[in-house]
Amino acid sequence: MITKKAKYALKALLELGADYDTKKPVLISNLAERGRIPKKFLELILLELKNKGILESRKGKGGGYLLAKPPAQVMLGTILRIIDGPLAPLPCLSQTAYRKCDECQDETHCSIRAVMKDLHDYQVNLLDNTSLEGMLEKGCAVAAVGNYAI
Amino acid sequence: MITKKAKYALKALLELGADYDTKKPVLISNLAERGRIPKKFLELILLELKNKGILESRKGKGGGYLLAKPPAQVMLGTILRIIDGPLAPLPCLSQTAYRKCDECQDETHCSIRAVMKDLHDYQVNLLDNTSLEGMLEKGCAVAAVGNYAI
DNA sequence: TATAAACACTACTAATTCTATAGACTAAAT
DNA sequence: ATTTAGTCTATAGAATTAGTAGTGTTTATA
Repeated sequence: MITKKAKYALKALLELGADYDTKKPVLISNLAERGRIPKKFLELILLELKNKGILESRKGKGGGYLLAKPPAQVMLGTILRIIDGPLAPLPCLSQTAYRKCDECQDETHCSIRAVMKDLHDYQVNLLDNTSLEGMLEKGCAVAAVGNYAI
Repeated sequence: MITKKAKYALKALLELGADYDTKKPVLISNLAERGRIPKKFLELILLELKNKGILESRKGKGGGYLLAKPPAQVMLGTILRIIDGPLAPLPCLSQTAYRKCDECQDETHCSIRAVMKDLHDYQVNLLDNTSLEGMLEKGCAVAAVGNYAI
């Protein structure tokens, strides 16, 4: 399961992706309301995404958040790694955060690892090739549903 | 990431799978030692697997645990669901434990759900079609590695 | 240049899950 | 009887999750 935090992040990013062309910052309160996300919690999430270079922000009146890059260049995998940590089902499979499994002796012959590697490869390939734009194209902007009615 | 508990369960089951033909029960202590698993923790895990019908046990001298079914009929997906819960990355994708996402209005148009469904389908298909036997065939018995040398 | 609007940052907390450990109990074999 | 081995319940520390609170800092603009 992905965390609620990650889902909140994605919802907010999809909203920002949909608004990208306007080049205008969107208020946290706005994103929180549209996505039904606790505002204070969302603040933390957006701040983290900003510090990781995904978002830009402007303070003061007329401020808010915007995507730092076009939605086609923001990958789902990147976001999930930032918010939920490594994608790998086993530490010994992670490329971004490799760690030997505590009790494992021989990685190359581990049959658990073999199956999980199959899974992981598919997963990484999918998530690192799916952009916010791609998501916005199929299915409408998730977050928008329910606010702008049927 | 799968939990340590799940990895412990799989290691023990793979050992039991490898020993299946002997029809002789294997001691918890034995499994614990071979897999470098805390014994008391493993007890709980095996008990749970027994209560779910995956294992059989015998008490008293000459007792221990054995697979309740041939290794070819014990699926990885089944084990992971028992130990770690639903496989689905989103509650609204789980077939065994469906739950509407808290803030979601329209599942059918949710673009997060759409990507995750792709992932989930692949995952379920892989894990529900991989048996202990299948795992034992490729890669040697994981757990055995390191105990029976090279 | 005051002031209001927004984000930035730190700290705290409640609840849950993960990873165990302890100890008493029960059943089977000899 | 006694030993062997699984069964079951309770407890506990650490980590993670999902927030909340409150103060600080920056910017626009009246």
